[in-house]
Amino acid sequence: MANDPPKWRRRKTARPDEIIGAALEEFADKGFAAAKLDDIARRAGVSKGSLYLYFETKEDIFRAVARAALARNLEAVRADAEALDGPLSQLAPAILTNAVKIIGASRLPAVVKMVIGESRNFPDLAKIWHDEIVSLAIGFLTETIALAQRRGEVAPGDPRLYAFSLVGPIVMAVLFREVFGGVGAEAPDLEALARQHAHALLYGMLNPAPTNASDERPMEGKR
Amino acid sequence: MANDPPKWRRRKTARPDEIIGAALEEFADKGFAAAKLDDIARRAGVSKGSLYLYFETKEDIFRAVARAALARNLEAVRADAEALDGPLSQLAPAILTNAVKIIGASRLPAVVKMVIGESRNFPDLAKIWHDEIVSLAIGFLTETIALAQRRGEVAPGDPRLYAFSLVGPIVMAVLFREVFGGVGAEAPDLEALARQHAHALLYGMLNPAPTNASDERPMEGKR
Amino acid sequence: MANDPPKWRRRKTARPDEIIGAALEEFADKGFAAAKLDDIARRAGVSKGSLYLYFETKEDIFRAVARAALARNLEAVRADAEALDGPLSQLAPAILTNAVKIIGASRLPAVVKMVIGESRNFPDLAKIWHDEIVSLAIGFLTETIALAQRRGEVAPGDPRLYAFSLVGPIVMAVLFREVFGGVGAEAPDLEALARQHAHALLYGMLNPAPTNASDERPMEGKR
Amino acid sequence: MANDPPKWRRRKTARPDEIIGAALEEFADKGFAAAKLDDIARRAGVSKGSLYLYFETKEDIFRAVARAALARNLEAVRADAEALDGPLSQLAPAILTNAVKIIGASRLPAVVKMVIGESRNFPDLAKIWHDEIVSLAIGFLTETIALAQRRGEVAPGDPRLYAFSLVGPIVMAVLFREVFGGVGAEAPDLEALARQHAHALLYGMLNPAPTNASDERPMEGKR
DNA sequence: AATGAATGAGAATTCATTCAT
DNA sequence: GATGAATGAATTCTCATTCAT
Repeated sequence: MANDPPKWRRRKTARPDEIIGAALEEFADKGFAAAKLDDIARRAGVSKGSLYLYFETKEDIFRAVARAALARNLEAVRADAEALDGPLSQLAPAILTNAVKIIGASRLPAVVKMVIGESRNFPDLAKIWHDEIVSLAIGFLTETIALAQRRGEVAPGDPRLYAFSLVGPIVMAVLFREVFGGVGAEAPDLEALARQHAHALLYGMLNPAPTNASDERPMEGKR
Repeated sequence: MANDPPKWRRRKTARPDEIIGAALEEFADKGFAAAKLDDIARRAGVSKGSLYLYFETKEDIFRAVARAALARNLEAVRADAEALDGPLSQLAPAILTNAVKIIGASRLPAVVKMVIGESRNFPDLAKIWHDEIVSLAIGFLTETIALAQRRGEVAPGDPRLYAFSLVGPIVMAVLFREVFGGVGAEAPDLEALARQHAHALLYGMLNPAPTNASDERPMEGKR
Repeated sequence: MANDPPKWRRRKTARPDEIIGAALEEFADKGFAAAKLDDIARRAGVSKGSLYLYFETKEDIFRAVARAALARNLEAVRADAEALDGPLSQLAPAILTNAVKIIGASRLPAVVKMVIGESRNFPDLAKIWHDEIVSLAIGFLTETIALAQRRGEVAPGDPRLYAFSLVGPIVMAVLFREVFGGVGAEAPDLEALARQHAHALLYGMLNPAPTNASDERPMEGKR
Repeated sequence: MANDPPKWRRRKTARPDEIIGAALEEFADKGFAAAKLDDIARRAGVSKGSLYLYFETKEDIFRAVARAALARNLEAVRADAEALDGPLSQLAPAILTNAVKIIGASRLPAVVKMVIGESRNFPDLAKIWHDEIVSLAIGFLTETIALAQRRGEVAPGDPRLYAFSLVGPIVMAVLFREVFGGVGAEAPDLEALARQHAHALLYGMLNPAPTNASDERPMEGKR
């Protein structure tokens, strides 16, 4: 892809992507309404009028940005996820760690922030994001957990809620960084969180207390 | 004449709250930029000009809304939280369940969505929210967990990350409902999630299967 | 007038004048459009609504201010002017010096500035000012000069233009002070100007030059 | 296609001047505050939005108008003035006559009126006008007169006050025409005034009547 | 008479979108 | 395709005026 005939007309093909990239930054920074087409054009290195050669409206650009972020990351995540196999005790940490690595390096959090903020104004986008990302991801996790339950690995409980249990802290931390990163807040280290949370959720954050045998996990006695 | 019960008298005192209420709805619905002062005024039952008797600018109204949501819920949550005592195994479910009850019934999620979306445009608000809510809440949990650790209840690990582990799924679910509620997504039941998540995180979601001992608790020894 | 029954109901009568005084300051400072009724009311120590007990509109207040300045100063100037008598060589310095004393101590220059600035928007005011002040004053001077001409005191020439010659520098200096007083300009001393100008205009600012007999005042040769 | 004489092509260069011209008329007519951007745009033959392609704010347009009037006339007046030479008896009439010709044909009086009316609201403009026009012009005259004094042509006295004596009547007459021209006042003929005033100020408006010697030149001896 | 909360018409300013070149 | 000057609808904010008390 980066190898094709390198000179001959690359510009024209690249333009929309450059615009989307520039728009992502502006939208992420200012939000949909406050981002100015002028700035997007300037950042993309094209004229304001040229935007309209590739997109119909400002909303259109926004949609393209949201979809692009989706497309770029979907592959990676799904590939990773489906390649994995084995007991949940190994899958869960692996999934979280991988996800955190991919997400942490991408602009996905910024786009998530955008989608959250504008969900009411772009119901179609919200729907796409739900149907093609969130629902899929949660569905995949739910399935995986349900499977592990059937294998007897996982304690009884709603597997979909378990899925929220698993990824919620990551989602929260990612948003925390995105929202409060600019005001001097100390964002948690994503990878450390992924590791510790996976372990805690799998095995419990409590120490096995021998004397608490009555109402809590009976026995364990290692410590 | 000055004594009769005045039919509907000017309500200099009540007005600001009515305006804030109306503004909350509009902002939550449309976002800051897309909300029109005209609509806020109409919804509040006052004229556009009257808005400016109580607030300097549109931004001011936004700030007031964010602060009001904060003020209203802060009491309740803090009171509940600090009233509780006991082992973390009892505290954690109680805290989550209470929080979910209060938050689920309030407009806080809508305000959170707003703050997320506009954090870059209102750094002062982001800072206030961080300093006066998020940081406080996480700090309180972190302290509580660290205390439990010192009592030997909780396994080793960063107590702040544990705090994220504890509330992350709730935050995510609340946002999920707020963002995708309008597009036909089935939002998880908050109370069920609170219950199941608290239990899973405390005791682990894995079954303590003797046969799985080999591969499932590999790091246990290190800690 | 200031001696009448001093306590009993003075407020009500004084109000309009207090308002006019306050309005004068505001109008002089900001101009008609930029002056706010709120500020006028505050400065006058009454409520905004009360302004409408005494005046119909903002324009009305403006008119009242312009007329009041007129009324207050007209007496003084006319009295002085008509009391004087004698040759123009004595009249002219006396008139200028008196005028300068009265005007310099009054707010008249500020009102003149107002009237100049708003003449197009208040043609009726411009007309009143012209008919009742400017035209009268110039007419009086013109008459006085014409009389002196008929007595042989004054060289041939249009007496109305002589009137402009006489008062123009004073008018200019008064405006200079009003307009540039705020930007660190050194305004000329009005009384000194009145004295020197009267003398120069009456007797000429040139030294009589003996050698220049052809076109200039013959004789003087001091230097 | 790109070669044909373009019918009316965009005139990025000409536009600002067209706008300034239109704005001058509106501002001169209505004053700063009462002039509407809508009207300026309409008069300039552009849309309201286009104004903002060339100027930041309404104030900016005002400043540009004031500066333009200044720039246009400054050359002419200064060129004339500095080209002249000779005894003050010849200079003074020449300067006044020239100035009156240039000013009478220009829109300068209208701009002067504006600057007078808005001096408090635009201190920067007032300062510029003072520093770059009024102060310069008066300074030039003062210098010229002082020079003539040193040559023995002019009687003792403050040369700066003499400068006011010289131009004051012109300034007053110009303003008179500007302010009262619309209300049927008969404005003095500027050129006639320039001629007569120059002569009167130079040689005195009094007849050198031998019989009047006693009371008419009382201070002569002192100087 | 007096107040000041409430009003709403009006103005400046912004910015997505168009279109002649 | 590309440009950027031009547009004008839309929005915030101001302030003279009204009116219930």
